[in-house]
Amino acid sequence: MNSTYQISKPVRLGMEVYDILLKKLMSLEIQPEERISVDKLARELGVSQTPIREALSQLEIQGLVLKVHLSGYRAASQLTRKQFDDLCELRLLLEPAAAAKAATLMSVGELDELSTLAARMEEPSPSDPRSAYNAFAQQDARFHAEIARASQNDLLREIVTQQRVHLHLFRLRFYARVTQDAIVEHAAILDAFRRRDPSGAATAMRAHIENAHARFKSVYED
Amino acid sequence: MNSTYQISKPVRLGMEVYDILLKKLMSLEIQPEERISVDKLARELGVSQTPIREALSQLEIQGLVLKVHLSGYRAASQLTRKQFDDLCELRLLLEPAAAAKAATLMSVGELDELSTLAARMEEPSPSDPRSAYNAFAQQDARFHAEIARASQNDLLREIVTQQRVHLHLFRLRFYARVTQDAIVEHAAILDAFRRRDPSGAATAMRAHIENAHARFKSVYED
DNA sequence: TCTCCCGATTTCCGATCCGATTTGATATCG
DNA sequence: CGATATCAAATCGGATCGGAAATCGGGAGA
Repeated sequence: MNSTYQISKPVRLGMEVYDILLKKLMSLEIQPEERISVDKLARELGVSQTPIREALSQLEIQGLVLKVHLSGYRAASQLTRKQFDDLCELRLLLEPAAAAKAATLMSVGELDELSTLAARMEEPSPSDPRSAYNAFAQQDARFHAEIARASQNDLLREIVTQQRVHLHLFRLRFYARVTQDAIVEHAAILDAFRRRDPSGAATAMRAHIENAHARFKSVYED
Repeated sequence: MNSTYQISKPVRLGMEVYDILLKKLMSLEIQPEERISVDKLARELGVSQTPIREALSQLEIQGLVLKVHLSGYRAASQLTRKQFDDLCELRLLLEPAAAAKAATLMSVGELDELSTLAARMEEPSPSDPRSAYNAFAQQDARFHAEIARASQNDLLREIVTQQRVHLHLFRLRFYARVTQDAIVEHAAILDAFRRRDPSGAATAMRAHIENAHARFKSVYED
């Protein structure tokens, strides 16, 4: 009834904990394989164990933490070579198709938004490589998420954004090299969108993913 | 130390509840949109609320139940036309590719197993259409799951099997029509596997999915 | 007859508690 | 000295409890 005053909405403590943990995991504040104690976290955050469990239960299904019965939770380990390849293969099945659909379905406004995102990624980055990567990663995630959304297939969008989290954690190890290459490849995708060229968009997206794959292949060869 | 006697392993009550709820949802014992009360279930199953919450939390992420804050859980509603189309589109991206990989990677043993599954689906079904569909659905799910597994991409397999649950719930409305058509299409897929023909397998899988889509399209037109 | 309001009941969310099991460090033995 | 047994502390899974919000039903008023 009252539009000016905020109605005090009850918070979902479990969700808050989820967000906090997700940030900690994404920023490596909680390292891979690190043990995560439920009651330690409960004391730390000043809440009871119940919402902690709820959050961890959700993170487990997303593959970000691993539960061992009667032993506790651990942050997931880094992607193995096999898992990384599987992820790339999956992306090659989904994202080029999403890009192709997006090329025809995307509105002018969405295209503008995407262009803005790409432009922002070209801006000179802070000298600190860590925060430079953080800025990049956030834009990059949105870039891909927007394309997935423009495909107008909600299921596709969900899966793409979901899997991207793992990719982020993987890249976090090598944030120095990633940014520059991605920028020119994003430009190619945008060009295809501007031309309303589905197969061109798919091809550009495919190249983008395959290059990313190739860039990190060396990592596993030692 | 003792290999003959089973070591009494502590059970994960939460998992048990999860399995029970999954069965109830898949068999429509819990109907779409039906409210699911945590402490009612707790009394019913003779356990506390804690494992119930854990199970429901997992089901929520799989999209099988829906949580409204401070209001409770509800079984998910039937797929809308849009969601159904999205699901089909996703399957067309994933399963033909999985079939193509499977055609080259599948071992002879796995191929035999798949043939057995397909053969079992051709057996005369019980006269009761309901249990006939149940038998069919179980084999059908395994058929697709085995193909996804043979693709040797764990991520792909997970997503395919995951999404299949929703398809099952959808089809449950119309179990009469489904079975017969699927059998001959499965045979076509198997033929391609026997010929070790990736693109043939992909094509057959694609046709299978598109036919399934077409068969149910009429449902939404009234 | 329909709508609105109000109270009782249901039910959820989060907190706390407890028995059972793992973990890890120390002590003991070969 | 290394491996195994032992024991204490940490921690999990599940049970129980209390406050708060939503739902449901009945009754009053238009």
